[in-house]
Amino acid sequence: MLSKKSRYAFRALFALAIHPPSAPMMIADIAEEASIPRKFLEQILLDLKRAGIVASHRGKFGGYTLGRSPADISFAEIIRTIDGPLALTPCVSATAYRRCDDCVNEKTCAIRKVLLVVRNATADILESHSLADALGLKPGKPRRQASR
Amino acid sequence: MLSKKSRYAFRALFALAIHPPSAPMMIADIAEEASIPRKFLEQILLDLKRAGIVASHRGKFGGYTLGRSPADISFAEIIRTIDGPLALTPCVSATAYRRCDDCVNEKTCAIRKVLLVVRNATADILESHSLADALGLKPGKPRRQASR
DNA sequence: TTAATCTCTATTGACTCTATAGAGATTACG
DNA sequence: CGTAATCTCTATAGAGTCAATAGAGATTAA
Repeated sequence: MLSKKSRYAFRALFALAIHPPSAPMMIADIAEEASIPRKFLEQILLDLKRAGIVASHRGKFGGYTLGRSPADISFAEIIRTIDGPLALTPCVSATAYRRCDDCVNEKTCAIRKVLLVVRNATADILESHSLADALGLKPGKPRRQASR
Repeated sequence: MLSKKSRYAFRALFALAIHPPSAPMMIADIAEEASIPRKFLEQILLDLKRAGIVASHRGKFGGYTLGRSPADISFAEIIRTIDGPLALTPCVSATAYRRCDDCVNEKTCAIRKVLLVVRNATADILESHSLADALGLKPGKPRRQASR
């Protein structure tokens, strides 16, 4: 299951992606627009910031902007940042591999074989969908942060 | 993440599938063979029994057997029985559909569109892999299911 | 200097996960 | 019948996670 926190993150990012990039967007405005408890949203935005998905500016007239073009922010990255690895077990995770504690033989594990296929299919899909795709934005954005 | 309970369920079912079907297998033996805490395994087997995946016989010389041919028990069913729906949100679940509490418009939800693709891919994979596949069993002793 | 804003850490209540406990129901068999 | 062996059911406990809230701290523009 996707956590509520991840769903909030998506909604917050949608709001940011739609917002005119000329000025940053304040936490309070994102919270209201996306119906997210404000203090909870603060934590989410911090997580997204540490991952480079959003950028912030402090002080008066501060706020948040996307850290990159919406076309460069994938569903996979958002979910990984908030909820952790996509894989159903650590032993099939590409980004957070870990041996299962009680695994007898990873090479022959019948569960692992199938879960690896699932992980790859999931990652393929989530990595190939970006914020821009989801919102039907034009792909023609400059590489760097939105000009104008 | 797959719960530990689900992984125990797989291991227990593997043990049952390999066990000679002439006699039922006792909880204690399954627990030892698959390294599962015995009392925890009892609960798991009850869940699997209620789902028809295993069958039990009580009293002296009782025990558990598979409820169907290993070829008729899919990974998807095992995971659904123990951990619940495969989908990442209730709104894309085929077996346990529910509207998201705070969804504004399900038809246009950009998150949902992608998660639906993920769910379908996941379900396809998990439904197409059976216990028999996983263990490399011959489709030898079909109870009812014809071979291909 | 001040007001506005993001940043950080702690805390809380509800819930879930893993595991254990023990009494109850059923069965085979002498 | 009586008994031992087995599955069945429900309760409980401890650790951890999730969602949300709180408040003090740091930074910035004017």
